[in-house]
Amino acid sequence: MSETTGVTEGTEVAEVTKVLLAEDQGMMRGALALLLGLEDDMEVVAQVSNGDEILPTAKDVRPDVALLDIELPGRSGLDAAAELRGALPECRVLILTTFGRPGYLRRAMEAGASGFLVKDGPVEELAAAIRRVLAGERVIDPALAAAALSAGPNPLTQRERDVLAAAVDGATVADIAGRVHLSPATVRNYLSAAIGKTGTRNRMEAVRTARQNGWL
Amino acid sequence: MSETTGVTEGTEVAEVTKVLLAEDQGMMRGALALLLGLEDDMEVVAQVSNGDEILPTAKDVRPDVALLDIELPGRSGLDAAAELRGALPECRVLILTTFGRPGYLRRAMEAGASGFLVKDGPVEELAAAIRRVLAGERVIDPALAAAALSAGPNPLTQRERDVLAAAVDGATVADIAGRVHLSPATVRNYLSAAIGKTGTRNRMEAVRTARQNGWL
DNA sequence: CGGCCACCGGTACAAATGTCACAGTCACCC
DNA sequence: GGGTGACTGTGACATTTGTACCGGTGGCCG
Repeated sequence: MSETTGVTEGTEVAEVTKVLLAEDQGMMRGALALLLGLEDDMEVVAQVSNGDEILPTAKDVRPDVALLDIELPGRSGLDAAAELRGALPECRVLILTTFGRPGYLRRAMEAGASGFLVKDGPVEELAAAIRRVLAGERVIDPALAAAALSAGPNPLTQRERDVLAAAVDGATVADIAGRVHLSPATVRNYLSAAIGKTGTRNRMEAVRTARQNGWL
Repeated sequence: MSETTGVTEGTEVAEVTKVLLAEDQGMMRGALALLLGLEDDMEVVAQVSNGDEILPTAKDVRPDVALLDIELPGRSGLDAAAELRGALPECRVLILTTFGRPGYLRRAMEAGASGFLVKDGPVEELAAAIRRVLAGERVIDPALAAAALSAGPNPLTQRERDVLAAAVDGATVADIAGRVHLSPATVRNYLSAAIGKTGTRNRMEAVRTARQNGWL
């Protein structure tokens, strides 16, 4: 528990940057934590696997950087990022995700994230990105940024997103209507609108391209 | 190259176990490699990100253990495992996958894998599993094994799988027919059969449960 | 050989899906 | 106050999808 690891003097140590790690896949989480622990100027002070735990534990441990996955059980890393910016403005947020979806990047920036990393790319990038973010820089893959700009903003309305999200698993119109508390006819209208806006031919294609762009 | 690491006598040296690592996600691959490198009785002698590279590089470096992801660009880790068993019988195969699908486990065992790990669960499990596999043990999560047994074998025929796989992205019957070179009527028959066998209500639900069980 | 099953196709029908036109409410902004 | 757009709903219509039943081929096995 007690942490006097070799440091004998120096009133305030404050050399290591404290990192909070939010990632649901156990092996990935463990490996990243171990990897960051090897850097002698960093320390993983908290690991969570659920999006709902991010804010509470962050308030507790007061990290310098929060490394957040997007797809998490509980609330998404993007939502957590926005909350975190409000509650701990001095804490930098670095999004780490599997998919470089344009809409994700856009939402991450709107949520006040300082950086956006994809899980491809070499591991060395990670520690480097943390240091750059800490120095006040923004870390974004240029190619991804271009894609996000060219893709434009999310064309779907709130309801269209809701309905489309409820259709992902192959639910029927009646199912969706039940889940979203709407009339089946209205559901079909929204689906038709979403299909039109995405330029696709049926709801599953619409779901697919909406997903690909990070619009859900 | 030469390996006389402290051992003075003993005709066979063979202290470090050589590991081949196949994983498409760069950060995960790098982190795992680094992690295994920390173990002083292991060495990652090759890393590949494409399923097609597994067999050639394995023939080249002759690893003691191959750690294979299933979902890879190129051929799947399961297919590669089967080939590997044929070409290098002395090389143990350990499957490492995101999803603990019953059908995956079954196919892994049929392909001659010695172990099956999911990417949840702690990192310590990994090195431990490699050692156990090397000792001749089989490494399988008991709960997963039970699920695989209770789920039973894949009920879908080859053609049903083909057609269902061609339907994953929301393709129409005509699209599928084109891809698989079949009559639209035949495609609908196969789809109907797949829907019936999976106990679902439409093609997307059928795709979903077939995926979940590792039947694709 | 006869049975079984995978494979391939056709037809006809019922249900679900996608499209379109229309209509009302509400909020927001010029 | 009028315009705009999101939201909610209806009804009619064409298309697609899912089901049922039919037929034929070929391979494998008892």
